[in-house]
Formats: sequence, C-alpha cells, structure tokens
Amino acid sequence: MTDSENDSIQPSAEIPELCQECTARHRGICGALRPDELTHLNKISKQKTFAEGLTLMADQQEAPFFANVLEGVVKLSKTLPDGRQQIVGLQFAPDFVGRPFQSESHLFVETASKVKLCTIPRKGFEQMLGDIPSLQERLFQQTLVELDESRQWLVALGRKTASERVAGFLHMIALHMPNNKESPSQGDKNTTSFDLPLTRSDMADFMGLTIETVSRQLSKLKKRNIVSISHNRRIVIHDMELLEKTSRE
Amino acid sequence: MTDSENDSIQPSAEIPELCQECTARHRGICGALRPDELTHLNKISKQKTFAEGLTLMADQQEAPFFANVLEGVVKLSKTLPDGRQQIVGLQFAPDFVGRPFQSESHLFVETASKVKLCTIPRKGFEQMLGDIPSLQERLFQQTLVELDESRQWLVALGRKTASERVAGFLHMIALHMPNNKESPSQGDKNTTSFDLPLTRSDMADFMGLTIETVSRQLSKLKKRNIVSISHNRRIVIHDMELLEKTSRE
DNA sequence: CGTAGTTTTGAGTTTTGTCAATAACCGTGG
DNA sequence: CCACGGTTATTGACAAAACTCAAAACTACG
Repeated sequence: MTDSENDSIQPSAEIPELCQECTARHRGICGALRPDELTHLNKISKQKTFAEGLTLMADQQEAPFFANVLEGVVKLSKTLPDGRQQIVGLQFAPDFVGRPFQSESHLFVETASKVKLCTIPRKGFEQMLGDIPSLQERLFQQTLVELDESRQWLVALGRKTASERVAGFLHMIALHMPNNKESPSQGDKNTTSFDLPLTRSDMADFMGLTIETVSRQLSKLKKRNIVSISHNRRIVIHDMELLEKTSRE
Repeated sequence: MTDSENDSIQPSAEIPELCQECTARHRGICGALRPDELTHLNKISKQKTFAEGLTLMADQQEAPFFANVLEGVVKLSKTLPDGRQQIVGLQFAPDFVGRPFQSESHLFVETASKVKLCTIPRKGFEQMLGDIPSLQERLFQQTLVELDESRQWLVALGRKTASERVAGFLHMIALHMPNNKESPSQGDKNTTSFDLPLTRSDMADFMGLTIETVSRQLSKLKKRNIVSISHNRRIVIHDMELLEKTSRE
C-alpha cells in the first residue's frame, strides 16, 4: 500500500517505511542489504497474513514465493505413504522460508499458528541472490544454523526419552515466543509464560511421539510444579532452569 | 610430494596432476573452481590418510582444517553429558567436511573407516571462500543437500520402526559404497555387495537404536533372504527393491 | 446449556531396551 | 596351519518405555 512512497525521491538512501520496524530488518536476511537494495526488495515483496492450518507450499509443488516470517510459527513437515508425519523444522520470526536453487520443495510448509509473512516472488528474489553476494552469504549462514538445529533435534529423536523431548521442546518454544510476563518480578529469568503455537498433535509430530505420550509428559511436568497449563495452550513455566535440566537428562 | 611441479610453468591454465583423477574434482567443491584457482587450492591443500577410529575435530575445539573426503567414511556425532551418542551425519567422497564462518565445531568429527582426505588449512580456505563467489555458492548448495538429508533422517528417527531404519540404512550405504559386484549378471541393479564401513555400534548410534536391536533386525533381513552377511562386515544385498520397500513401510 | 472438538487419563499390548550368556571373527604367535 | 585371547556380534529372557484403543474431562462457541 505505502510501498511506493519513496520511489522517485531518494531511491538509494532511505530505508522503506514498512521495513523500519520489521523483525527481519536486523536479524533477518534484510540485514544483509544496503538501503537501495532494501528499497528494491521492499518494492517486490508484500506482507500477507495467513490463518492457522494453511498449506503454503506442498510437497513436489513449485513454490511460488520465498518469505520472511514476521509473526507466528511456520512448520516444515514430511509425510510417509501410510500417513505418518514428522515435523522437521519450525520457523519463527525473523526466519526465512523457502529453498533457493530448487524450484520444488520436498516438504510441506504450513502455518502452525496465525502467521504474518513478508513474501517475495521467486524470480525477483533469485535475481537479487545472484546480484548481491552479501545476501547469499547471509542466507548461507542461516542455512548453517538450520542445519545445526536439525542435527540438534536429531539427537533428541534418536537418543532422548519422551520426558526429555517434551521439556526440551517447551524450553525451545519459550525462547522463541514473545514473552508475556505477568509476574511482578520482571527480571526473573527463571519464570516465563506464553501461548503454545502448536496443537498437541503438532507437538507429537515434532517430537516423534503420540499425542497421548505428550499429554502424559505435560501432566508430569505439572505435578512436579515446573509448569502450569490452562486452556490447553496457555503455559506458565515456573522454573526454566529445572525445565532445561529435565531436557538434558 | 608432487604438489609443486606445475608451479612456475603455467600457474593459471593447467589442472594440477593430483586433481586430475580426484573424486572431488567434478562432483565436489573443486568443480566450482577455474584451473588457476584449483592450482592455488592444490598448492595449499594436502592429501592425508587416517586410520579408522580417529578424532579429526573435537566438540568445542577450534577445527584446524577443512577437507574433502576422497575415500572412506567420516562420521559427525554429538554426545550427551551421560554418554549417550548420536551420529548426526555421515560423509562420503566427495563430501566437504568443516563448517565455514565459525571456528569451533559443535560436533565430533571422526573417521568411521580408513579415510583419505584432501585437507585445506582454515585460513587459506576462508580467504578463497571470500574471493570466489562460485565456491561459496557450491558450498551453500552442498549445505542445502546436507540439510535435506538431515531432515530425511529426522523422519526415520521420529517415525520409522527399527526394521525400517535398518533397511533404509543399508539401502543408503549401498548407494554410497564402491560396489564390488561379483555376480555374473553385471547389469543387475537388484543385487549389490559391499563392505560395511561402520561397526554395529556406529550403526546403532546412527539409527538411534541399540546394537542388539540392530543385530536382531539384520538377522530378520537374513531370514527373509533379502541380504547375506559374512565376516560381520561383508554385505550382499539380494533384493535392493525389497530392501527399499522394507525401508518405506 | 449443549455440542463438537480437543485433551487427558486408564488399561492392556507391542516394541525396543537391558543384562547376560554364547558365538563368530581377527590377529598373533607357536 | 592351528590354537589362543581379545574383541565384536548374536541370541535369549526379562523389563521398561511408548503405543493403541477406549472412555472421561475439558474447552470453545453458538
């Protein structure tokens, strides 16, 4: 809407208004761009909001766009012929979604929650990727981080118990979610609260468990007074340290 | 030894002798280099052979070099405080070993078998990476492939049974190993033989199982006449198709 | 309130892990 | 070439973890 305001005035110096407050501006891939490059990206990209449970890109399909996650959680999953499913990645703001150098994804990309994306058309982005080495390097670095995360989760699935996986999952989510702290002791890093962005079914598919096992493990954490859960999604973590410890052994 | 023969004659046109027959020359990262660049890489790199069971880079340590795998298998693993171990990746020729943009590895890198590497000193390689965009792009692409493989194995660990994992593992190894076919029917793609590059213990650590479970599943595959095993390591796959099918359901 | 969908809990089964004993393999040296 | 000892792999019996199926409780929403 207001995308084109700066167009003819100072094409190479100002930062587009929309990008000023953007979560992807600094920590995301846009941080690799000069003002004029950012302006160009801003011109071809478009913010869009998606409801929970939508498929953004389907397995074996040409992915029409790349995107930065601005809000919410995007899940990457794989499905076996008999219907078993595994979530192989979760993307939070300001992560980048999409795979360069390959038009078709072999993943399902779906919204796990309500999601706001900054979408970028495939062609335009690939052009920029070829022209701007710093952008490619940034994307390369983010890919390396994703590889690290994937391998970290591989350890959880291969060697950790259900109890450790659930604790580790909650801990990881706690670090990624906007932290709605309500306790008076603001500086207390040992307690946090947030809304779970995933259903029990998604949690199970991420952790390689059944929903019943996930539920039982959550109940155990409640009994140990490490977390409280209300309305299914609302989580209060009373003891982050103990949660983290539980995820390690 | 013969590394420096071409040095002063035609520094920018000829392909170094050692690289001529190298497995990394075409499919590996060296394929992204021009002859003069390859000559430079050849000058700073060095072929080395390592015995089975050696640690090339340890967790939290500064990795002294990058390398191309020329022969054998390198395993990447992570260890939990209590000793549980998970192999998070296996590298075959002509894979690249090492993580750019980060001096310390969070992995153990060990030789799973006897291994031949073309090692490249950290500094020199990072310099080349900065100077040669095509090299960075090649490495980026290989990283994306590794990410795909890692996610594929995530599905196995999260959702597949022991039987499926073992079949899938054998199938994967069969595709990577130099295929010592001995049967008269050369063109028969349904049968293969090779030496396992991993011990039962490594196999278990890769598949997130115990050695006993691995052994029991191998025995089942023998009973079903899908494979034969002799001398612990020598594998003959009689029916690749059935093996692959077993890995999928 | 009542209903549909989700989550939790319970009871019983299956798969995989643990521990222990046996067997196969490899290298060495007689 | 065979015997020996150490290592690695297989097999068996049992235990534990997680799964399946079914029922009850909770939640959201009209």
